[in-house]
Amino acid sequence: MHSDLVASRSADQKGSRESREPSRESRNGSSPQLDAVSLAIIEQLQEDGRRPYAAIGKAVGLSEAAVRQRVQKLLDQGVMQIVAVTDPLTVGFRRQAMVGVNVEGDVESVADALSAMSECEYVVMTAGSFDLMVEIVCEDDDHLLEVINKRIRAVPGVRSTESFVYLKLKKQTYMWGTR
Amino acid sequence: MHSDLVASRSADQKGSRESREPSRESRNGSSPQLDAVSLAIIEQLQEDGRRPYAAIGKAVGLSEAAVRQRVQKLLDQGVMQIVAVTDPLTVGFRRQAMVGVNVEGDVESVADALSAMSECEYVVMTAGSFDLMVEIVCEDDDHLLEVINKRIRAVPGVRSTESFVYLKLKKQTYMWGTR
DNA sequence: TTCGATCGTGCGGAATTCGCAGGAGTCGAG
DNA sequence: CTCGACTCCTGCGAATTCCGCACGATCGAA
Repeated sequence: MHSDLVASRSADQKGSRESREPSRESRNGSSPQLDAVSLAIIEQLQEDGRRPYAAIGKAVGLSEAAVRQRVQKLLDQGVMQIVAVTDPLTVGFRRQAMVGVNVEGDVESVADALSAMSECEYVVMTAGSFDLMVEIVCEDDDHLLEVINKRIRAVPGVRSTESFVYLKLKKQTYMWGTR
Repeated sequence: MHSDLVASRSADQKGSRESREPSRESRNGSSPQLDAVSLAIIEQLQEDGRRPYAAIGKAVGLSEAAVRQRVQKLLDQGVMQIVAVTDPLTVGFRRQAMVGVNVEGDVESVADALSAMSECEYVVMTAGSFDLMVEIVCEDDDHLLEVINKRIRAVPGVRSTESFVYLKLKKQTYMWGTR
């Protein structure tokens, strides 16, 4: 699938660049919007964030310098970031939970308050029976209890919460943009 | 804070290594269990996954080669991985949702089935009013609708679902293990 | 056409990564 | 205590990679 894109792309190199199929990448005005090559680069870096630029270049049909410039731009634009991710359990965080929150008043300000808490790994505003969903990472039960009952519920505007303690993490990928 | 750790650690270097406080990091069958230095290394790589080993070594008080060996081991052990993570919106996924699932029968087999779907980014078994929580990443509303109503509900054992469509992502970090 | 902006290439020099040998400390068995 | 196996760190060339820069090509707008 992607090999097609890459192949056609490298064949284009001397011809008219991006001559055809702007179909995917043009009809969207909002975000920077990436082309097939950048997508392929991201894909490479999702397999190994430290892969050398030259190797990526070989895979996507670009020179080392071109890959480097593209990666730098993607980083600067905030489209992607290259980071180490860990398994919370092996790093000493043994309790995780998803918390649904109902808010009265300004939802966004509550979201900001929760975002400021280091235990809140993930904060998202939602439509549905919760206004906010928050993922919490804690060291143990006491810690979790304190965060939910003392800290979150103390935030002005929080009407109620419902907790879902994690029993087992079955899947967790970082493969956005590679399908 | 960390300078303390690093300082005491490097002072140890010639003395009895790990002489005290083997409480956390010594014998442990289940998880590899990391010491303070590995934690510091991870912290460095969470800021920038491509940071040179020499720079990390300077920050944590180890030689370049030692950092390299530790990083390689952490990677091999699966304690961490260095990857590119992207903002779903800029990569063309404009609809996300958290879905709570209630199951009759074996929860784990349902979790496995959901994990097999590429649209399910995150699958976790929980305690509470949902048996499973699933994060879904889709291209548009049609795609989301299809995944929830056609695919997820079609899995044997799924009794009911409740969806929370994402309105706005407020926070998303990858800073596990750095607090 | 011409200017300006964007994007890719090639090329040295600096920096980094890599593999390996050697030294020091720990632990358990004899 | 002494030996041997292990683990972990260090130092050092050599290969590789990263980086900045100048130049050429394409494209849109004036």
